[in-house]
Amino acid sequence: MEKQHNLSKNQKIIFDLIDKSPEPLKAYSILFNVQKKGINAPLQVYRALDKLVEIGKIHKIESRNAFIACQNSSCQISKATAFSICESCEKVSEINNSKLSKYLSNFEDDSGMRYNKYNLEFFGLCKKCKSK
Amino acid sequence: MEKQHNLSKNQKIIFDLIDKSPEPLKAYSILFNVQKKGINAPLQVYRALDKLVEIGKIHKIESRNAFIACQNSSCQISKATAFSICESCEKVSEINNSKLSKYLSNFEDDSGMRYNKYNLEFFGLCKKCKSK
DNA sequence: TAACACTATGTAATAATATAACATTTTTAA
DNA sequence: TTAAAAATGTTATATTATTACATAGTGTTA
Repeated sequence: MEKQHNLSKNQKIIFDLIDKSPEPLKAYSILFNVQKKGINAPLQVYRALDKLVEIGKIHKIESRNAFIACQNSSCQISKATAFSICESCEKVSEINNSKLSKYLSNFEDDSGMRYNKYNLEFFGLCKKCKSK
Repeated sequence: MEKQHNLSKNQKIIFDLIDKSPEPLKAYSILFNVQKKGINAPLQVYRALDKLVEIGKIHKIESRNAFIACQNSSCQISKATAFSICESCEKVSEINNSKLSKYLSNFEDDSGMRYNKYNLEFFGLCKKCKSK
């Protein structure tokens, strides 16, 4: 059973915005969009983002400094994330492939070291952009 | 045969600094360190970094906004990078594992999409930190 | 070698991303 | 019911990165 996280007011506002966005959102774009809801300062946004990342409700796309909602119902894999990024239209999707996640979670480097967390970003052209 | 890249003056200065550093360097720390060599502005650093990344002499560690020299003599894999990052001491190593790179380069997602580039960052504790 | 394209440089200003520090309030759990 | 933990509010500032514009060097090729 997964731990239930009751989001606080700011966390809820910010999660809802990210969750309904079709594309990753940047912190200051989030800030701009929630100012009418009384969130006025960058730090309020970053604190909510930090928490949401920590509990796995959202992920940060490191190469884009942007945030997307977790696409996996269970949200169990915040320590094992993989994304597909279109270099043309910037569409980002979370990859949910059990073979891949198994392979990476069990990966052992040449020195025998194991890892408790990874983030993988794939780049290419999405179908739409490829056919143009 | 690999294309020969003759580094320009600024590129050489900045590459040499990164190459002899035991840890990833951040852009403004690089700037600070090369000011005695006549590089005075952030943009001069970022331009050199961009070029060095483009030709594969260095890589950006996205989760750290920092840069390390490519550890692979051939520098062929700037489009297929994997790193090990210690969450305690922040030591970063490039992972050069042909099985892993083959697996990821050939990875096909559930929709059949292939990728021409990826970046993977593993997190954990390095040997030294684990034994503490 | 003149003309051209291309790459790199220099400089100032500013945009975009993120955190520090401090005071207060709300929520949770013992 | 109170003490600890989490969240909020606010100001200021630190850090990371780019825009815009002017100039200089390098390599090709006509």
